[in-house]
Amino acid sequence: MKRVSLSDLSKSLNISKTTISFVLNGKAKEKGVSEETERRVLKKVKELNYIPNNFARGLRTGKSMTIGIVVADISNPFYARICRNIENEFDKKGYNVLFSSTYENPEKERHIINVMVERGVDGIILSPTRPYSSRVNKELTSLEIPLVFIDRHYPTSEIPFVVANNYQSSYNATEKLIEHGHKQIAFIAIKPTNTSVMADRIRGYKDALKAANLPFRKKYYAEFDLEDLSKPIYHKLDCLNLREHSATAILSGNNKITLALIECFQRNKILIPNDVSLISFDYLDVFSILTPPISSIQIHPEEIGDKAAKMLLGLISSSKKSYDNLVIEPQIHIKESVRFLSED
Amino acid sequence: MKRVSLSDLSKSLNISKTTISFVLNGKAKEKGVSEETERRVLKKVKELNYIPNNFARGLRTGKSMTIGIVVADISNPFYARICRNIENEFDKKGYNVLFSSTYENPEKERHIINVMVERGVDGIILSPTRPYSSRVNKELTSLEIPLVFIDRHYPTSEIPFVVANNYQSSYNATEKLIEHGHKQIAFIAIKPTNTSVMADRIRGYKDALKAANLPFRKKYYAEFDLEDLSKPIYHKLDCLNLREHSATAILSGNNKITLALIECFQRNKILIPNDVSLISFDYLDVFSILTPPISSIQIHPEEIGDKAAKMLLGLISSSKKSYDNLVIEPQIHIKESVRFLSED
DNA sequence: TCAGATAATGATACCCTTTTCATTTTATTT
DNA sequence: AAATAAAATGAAAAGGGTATCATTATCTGA
Repeated sequence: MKRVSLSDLSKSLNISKTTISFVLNGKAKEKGVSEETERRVLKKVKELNYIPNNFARGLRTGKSMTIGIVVADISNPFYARICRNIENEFDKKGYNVLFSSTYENPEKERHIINVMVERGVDGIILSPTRPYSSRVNKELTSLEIPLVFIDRHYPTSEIPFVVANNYQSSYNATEKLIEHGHKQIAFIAIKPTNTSVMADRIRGYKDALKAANLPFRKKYYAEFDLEDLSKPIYHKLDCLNLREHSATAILSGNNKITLALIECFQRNKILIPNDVSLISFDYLDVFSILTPPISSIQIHPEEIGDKAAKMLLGLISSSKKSYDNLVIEPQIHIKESVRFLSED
Repeated sequence: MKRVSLSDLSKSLNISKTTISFVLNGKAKEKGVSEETERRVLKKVKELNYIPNNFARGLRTGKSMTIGIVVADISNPFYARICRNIENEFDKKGYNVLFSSTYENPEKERHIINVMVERGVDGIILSPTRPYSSRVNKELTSLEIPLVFIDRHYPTSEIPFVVANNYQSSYNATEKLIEHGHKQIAFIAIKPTNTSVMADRIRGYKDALKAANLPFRKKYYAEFDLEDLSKPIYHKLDCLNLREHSATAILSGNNKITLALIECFQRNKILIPNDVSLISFDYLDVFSILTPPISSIQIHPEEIGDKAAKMLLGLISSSKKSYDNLVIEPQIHIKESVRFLSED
């Protein structure tokens, strides 16, 4: 059963395709189509269950009414919640949303973007996995379609972005730990560490140490790969000498690693906050029901999603390339997982 | 800067669009295009940065190389993980994936599906929010495009599905509680309760009670709306008389409600498993690091995603409407959140 | 050397909608 | 009644690929 086309409709009604098209696109009034004609068209459309062919329309108009979202991993709740809100916003305006995950693979990122451009998306929201380089930046700006960065960004690029203030919140959190009397503060980073997010968090941590005249020590710094968290984590953590109270506090680079840390601590009878204080980036609901509740630096992905969607919509409709970048201030919640360290 | 078209390429090379098309679609050998010509074409394509117009292609072929995923809420990790694997699978085959959330709104579900069909998707993977009705079923089967249900399904429909065995796992979990000596077992359901998932879980619970000659009591049964969990939960839980040990065990209808329950228990000094034993549907990573670790019924969303993707790919390519439905057996993990109840 | 086969390439219709511009019909003015 | 303006509708091109069928160039064998 072939789909009904405009021509079929036209023949069946003895009304030109032009007129029908006007009616269907809400231009009846504007183009002076009589009400009588409009009624007849609308009735027949229902009757024959006419569905416009999107390819023909897109071919003619050049607009796909589709945008693309590219993130590291859609199954990461942080990105999933961003995506939820982006889709929500675009759905309201009649847009559809394509998504794809890069899994931190630069080659995949390039490929996905090419495919999406091929698909004729009207814009892309991207959390880049590739570190900044003039080549990549040029590649992205030369796409000729609106692009908005989320979560991660290229500070020196003209590509607009919606990100959290990772530097400042990392700085503040570290400061908080210092205020609690901690001097041996460890930072657990997640690879790749050359994304703006992780780089800023590391920088904030280091700068806060420096501001307090505390040295940055390699033995208080560890990097993990999210993909193989299970095995090497305790081994590496061993370096932190938590048992011997060498590091007295940890700033954890993201929520997944935090959960892995906690599990590791439980297995090795390391107590929070007695043996070590803990603040985690990226709040999770469960942080508040763990014993003890985990301190965290909360970034609302919903806000990022909303703002990014609105920004992209603006870029698509206005065709101006202006960029009012947004830097969202995370909230720091200090809970029982951080304790005051008495001087000795 | 207008995009380069096939015609441009054709003129610039003095080679017909046909031949170029063959080369670009990997039919060079098959159609007997000389290697020399193929090389020239490929070189020029790179040089001019030719990107095929997807609308034109879709218009001609009728294939969009795009599929749609429709779930209740992409920000629900369960669905996000399903989506991840579906996208992964389709990406390999050159497909793109549209997604949208229904938020359990039947009207939205209908709308999304219509839009996707308009967009010309080659297939849809759907977790239906609408309960079975012959009208809805007919509406879906008359779409004329391959459709696969995930998570939820219509048992009597011919629409193929990949779901978990919710009935059996609910039955078994209830049985486990009974084996541990529990006789007052509560079930916490999530609205809407007329999805196959929740209905099956409730049915399994009831049947297991019956099989053990235990009565189903309304006071041991509660329904919650995921959207407004915070307020009414303790109020409703009060009915379970947990403090007075009226209900000695709870089977929780999904992971979100479980977290809310635990928080509520903490706030009201109700201890697991001393005051009440707990088994939750839908395993979460954090269940194992909570004190005590929470028993759970684990369904691997990855498996559902993989299988559903392969099923839909099969339906798309083979055009046969056969359906080898898949029912996945969840794993039940009994942890310290369930205790033996001594007879008195 | 030429018929016949095979290899290589091209002309063109088609997919369906939007949009420009032209045309026909009806209303208004003088 | 004629001229002009306004309202309503239609013809046809354009958009960029794919696929059918036709055609030309090259090769084979007798």
